[in-house]
Amino acid sequence: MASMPTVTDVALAAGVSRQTVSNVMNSPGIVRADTRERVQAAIAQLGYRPHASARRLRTRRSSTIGIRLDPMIDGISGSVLDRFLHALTEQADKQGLRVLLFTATSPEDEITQLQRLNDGADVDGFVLTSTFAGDPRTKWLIENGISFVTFGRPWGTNDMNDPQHLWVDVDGWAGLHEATRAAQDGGARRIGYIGWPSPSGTGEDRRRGWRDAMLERGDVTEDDLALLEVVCEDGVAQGTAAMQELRRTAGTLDAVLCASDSLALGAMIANPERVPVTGYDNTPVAAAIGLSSVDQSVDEVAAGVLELLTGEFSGHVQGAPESDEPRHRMVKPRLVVREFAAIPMDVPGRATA
Amino acid sequence: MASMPTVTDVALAAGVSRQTVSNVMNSPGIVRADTRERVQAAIAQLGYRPHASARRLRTRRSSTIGIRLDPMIDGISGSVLDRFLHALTEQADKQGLRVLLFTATSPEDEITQLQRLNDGADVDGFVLTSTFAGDPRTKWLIENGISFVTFGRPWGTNDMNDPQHLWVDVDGWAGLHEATRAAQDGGARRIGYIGWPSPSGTGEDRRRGWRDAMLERGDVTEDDLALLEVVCEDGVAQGTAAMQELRRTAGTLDAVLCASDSLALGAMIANPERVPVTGYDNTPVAAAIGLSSVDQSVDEVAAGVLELLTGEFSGHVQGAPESDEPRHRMVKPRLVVREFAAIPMDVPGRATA
DNA sequence: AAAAAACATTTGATCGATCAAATAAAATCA
DNA sequence: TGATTTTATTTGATCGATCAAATGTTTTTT
Repeated sequence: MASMPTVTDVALAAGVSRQTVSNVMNSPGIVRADTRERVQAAIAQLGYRPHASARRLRTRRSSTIGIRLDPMIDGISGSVLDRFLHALTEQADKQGLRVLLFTATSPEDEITQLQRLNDGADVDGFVLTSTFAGDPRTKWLIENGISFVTFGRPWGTNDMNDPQHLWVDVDGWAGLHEATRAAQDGGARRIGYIGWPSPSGTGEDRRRGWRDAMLERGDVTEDDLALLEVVCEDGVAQGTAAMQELRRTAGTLDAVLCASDSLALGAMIANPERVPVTGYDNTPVAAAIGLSSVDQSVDEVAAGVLELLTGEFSGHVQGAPESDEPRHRMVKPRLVVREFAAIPMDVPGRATA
Repeated sequence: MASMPTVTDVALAAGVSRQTVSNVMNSPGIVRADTRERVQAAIAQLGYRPHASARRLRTRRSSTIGIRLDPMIDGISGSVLDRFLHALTEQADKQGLRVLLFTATSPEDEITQLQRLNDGADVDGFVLTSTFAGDPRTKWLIENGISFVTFGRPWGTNDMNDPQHLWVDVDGWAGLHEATRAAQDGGARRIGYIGWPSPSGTGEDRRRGWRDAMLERGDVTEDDLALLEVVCEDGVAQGTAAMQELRRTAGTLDAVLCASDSLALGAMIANPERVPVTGYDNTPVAAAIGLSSVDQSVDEVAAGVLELLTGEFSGHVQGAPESDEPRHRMVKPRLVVREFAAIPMDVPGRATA
């Protein structure tokens, strides 16, 4: 296999100069139409492909974004990040961007990695996931003037409309609000909620979606609402325990909403009356079991992240021009309703004869 | 922020030439100890980081491996590939290799992507997953002399010991054999198996592990064995149906092994007698539910892939020197035994009072 | 002690592309 | 028509590192 042709080879074949070839690829507008066609023909004929590293060396940009691959802490919910990663890779590809992975063992280690990739001109910017209040990574990136966008709003100090950095997030409030409404429209009055303990920005956001929808409708009193809510850490076993408690405290239960699919799966297990359970994240498990779930629309999140990273702010807030362009994207999740009966709960009493 | 220092800056600071700095980084052995230390001190002091693209342009290698991110077809089992991806990224990092992602919509499209990344000198080689018999990708890569290793042995035509390409795989036979032995050692005699229909190299491999272990022990006859086996497509619902059938045909059942965690989860649902069920892949779901499962040791697979990719064959078989070095790695999975009782199967009859 | 060999370091060229500035060609104006 | 602007294309320099070969040092050999 002969070595790859270069711009010079193409230029020679098309009877033009190197730079014209370069222009055809980068600013086709300034090249006369007939010249352009001639060059494009030569490119096609020789099978020319630009050498990515050479271009990066000269332009000082890599057309690559870095993202940390999390060590699946919670395996079930972790799949949201995987889906996001897939969507991001796919859409980045369409814009000529590449996605480079890295791993880290701690936020501090992650900063070391960020620095390494940035200094080595390996990436133009980063996408941060699983951010938390007082995250040292965002602080470091801002201080060093590096482009980045987070998947997850800055919980805590910042005003949402004047953030220190660009972000995209999913509106958990709207998701739970919609799920509650859907249950109510289906005739449910007493709708329970299994959520996470404080402090959890995400958890509180989702919880309020349920709470607000319940109070708006006015089917239950505030006091009653307290009995319809159980708080526990995330996990299947925890969900089962929470469901058992809910059935004890709540009295009648027409439906149950959960802050995650893990909890929902757990709740399902202690659910002999087949009370409709709705989860969050629309993970494969929910699909397999036939649980309704709130889907995070990772495609829209990925699109938003790329827009902010390559758009007007190009990944920065500091030093960016005055602009009315919003500095974040709030993505509305969508409720996926499933037929609950999909899971044949076989029990001793009715075991196959 | 001042622009990054270059080799020349370091050379100036250390009072040596560019090349010596380069040598300190790439062949430290040929630099005298005291010079080396002086250079290293300058590197540390200036915070020098080599410019990855410049290096790649000159050396004509990218220190990057490409891997396609699959569009999670089967969400549950898909997590094995995610874990593999994580392990690969982590270990590649330690060797100074980066992992670049890409997506594709079909094997043909994937070939286009492979070509693009290879021609653009973006990657040195590829890791292929989810290979199948007659895979056009392996054919294309071999024809074009591009480095690659597959996760998955070449099912079908090739002799395992004289393959056309390098591969790493997990020994499904050994996994099921061990799982069967473990059940037998626990006193089980009649051990059922829920597997996949032919033709499936992987499925047949696992099935034989169970079959061989059963016959070796001689607790059941060949005829009996046929009654202990059910075949169905992968999926939770399918697993449930298969379990119901197994309970009908098998008579007594001391344990059930499944070809996947999806099937195992399904089997669990139709399992009022709490017959021990073992899955395959050790997915988060298995962990959450408390199922025993065969773990694919993705760390070892990742290590094997990198060894083959960077080792003696450097990702090629064709044109490689005669060598006794094995051209594949067969990784032994390990059985993860879990307490079955972890899942509180609440049923109407014994619902909380 | 001079010659040869081994080791250590430096210099100039190069990888493939794009930038910035210079030149050539075409279009517009006086 | 000749001067001026606009548009199209080319040339030389450069990004930051490593290669190949040359030069300078030290060690070994005879």
